[in-house]
Amino acid sequence: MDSRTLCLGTLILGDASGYEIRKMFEEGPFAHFQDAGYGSIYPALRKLLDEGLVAIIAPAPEATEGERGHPDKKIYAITDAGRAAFREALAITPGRDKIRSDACFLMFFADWLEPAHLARVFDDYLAHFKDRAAFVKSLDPEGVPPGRLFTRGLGVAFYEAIAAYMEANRDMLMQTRPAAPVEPARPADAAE
Amino acid sequence: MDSRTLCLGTLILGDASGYEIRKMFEEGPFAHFQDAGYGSIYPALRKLLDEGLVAIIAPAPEATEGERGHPDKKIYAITDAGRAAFREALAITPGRDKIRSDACFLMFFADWLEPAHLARVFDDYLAHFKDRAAFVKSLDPEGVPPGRLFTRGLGVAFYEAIAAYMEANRDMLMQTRPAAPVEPARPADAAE
DNA sequence: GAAATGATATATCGACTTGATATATTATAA
DNA sequence: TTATAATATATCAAGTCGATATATCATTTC
Repeated sequence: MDSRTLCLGTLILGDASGYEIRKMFEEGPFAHFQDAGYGSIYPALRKLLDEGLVAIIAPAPEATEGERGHPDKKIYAITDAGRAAFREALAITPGRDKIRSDACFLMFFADWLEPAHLARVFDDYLAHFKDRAAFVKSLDPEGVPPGRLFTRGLGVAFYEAIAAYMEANRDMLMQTRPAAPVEPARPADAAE
Repeated sequence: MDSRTLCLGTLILGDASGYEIRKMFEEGPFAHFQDAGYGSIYPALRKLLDEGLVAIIAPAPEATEGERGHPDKKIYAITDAGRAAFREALAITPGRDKIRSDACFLMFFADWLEPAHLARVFDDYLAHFKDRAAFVKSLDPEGVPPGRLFTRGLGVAFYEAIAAYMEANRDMLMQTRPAAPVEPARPADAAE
């Protein structure tokens, strides 16, 4: 999903600054299936502004003079044209999910890791999934439309399934003994 | 994980051409948690070659003269220096998983989609997870070291949990009625 | 047997993303 | 009062993605 559509999606949920949009991808309801950094968000907002799909409604329209919030803070709102563009952007056939897990890559090569390192990687990863599951479950589901409730539940199911599998199979992974030498046993061995 | 380490990882499993490395990320044992395209692989291989971490052992060393495979096919192999570099690269604390799911984004905004489109997106997504689970389960687990068995099982647990959740909650999502108008009911309504 | 199609194979390009960094204000804690 | 952390915008180098160009080899269709 392109950054412009992601930004429009966050603004559907409420007016926000670029900084607040970033936070939505870190801790908000998209956090477990989408991401965007400042380097994507700020250029996207500028283009959306040029195209009239968003408007700046800040700083604090009522407080025209005197004290405002952050000097340069800009609060963006989606326009009618933006809502129409957003609806069009959702009428696509989505591509496949993209997943990149360095922790899985390390565990795949468990026999190349020092046992203590492997245990650390495993325990951090498991703790992370337990945290995430607890966090998503802590969010209030009151008055949330079906789509949001569904993806929220999908996130919980995903986090809990991973955590359960890991707890059930910890011993299997931890029995790994280094197949390749952790230190080169004899300095001068066969070369490539 | 940087592309160079990913390429080294594939070459640990066996000598390969750039094209074959790409296929490993599409259909191989990494497919469900890592990815890399030609635009990453070929520059990475060139750097690895410059640094002596891989070597070209092709085309077909025995068939020095006469018929060979593809004229320009280069088969890469990891070197001892490459194995040492790979081990070092694995001694990191991995960052968090990155997931991007456009399908989840669409389902999150279910009330912005036409019901038929929503159903299509949902059914494609579910079929995909069922396929993936069946595929990973079809792989032969004989003689596979614990790390690879563990990540393989993690993939199955993940795919099956998603598929089960989706089947159990299809009705909940499909009861969604467009909250925002699918077509602007009255042309001239309130503007932004 | 010719033509078309698809798989194999290397490589690059523009547009975009990532992660880090620079800058500055405001709020909180020591 | 000073230091630290959070808020806030913005940019940059390095790297990635998806598409494309080019060409060979294998298989199927007419």
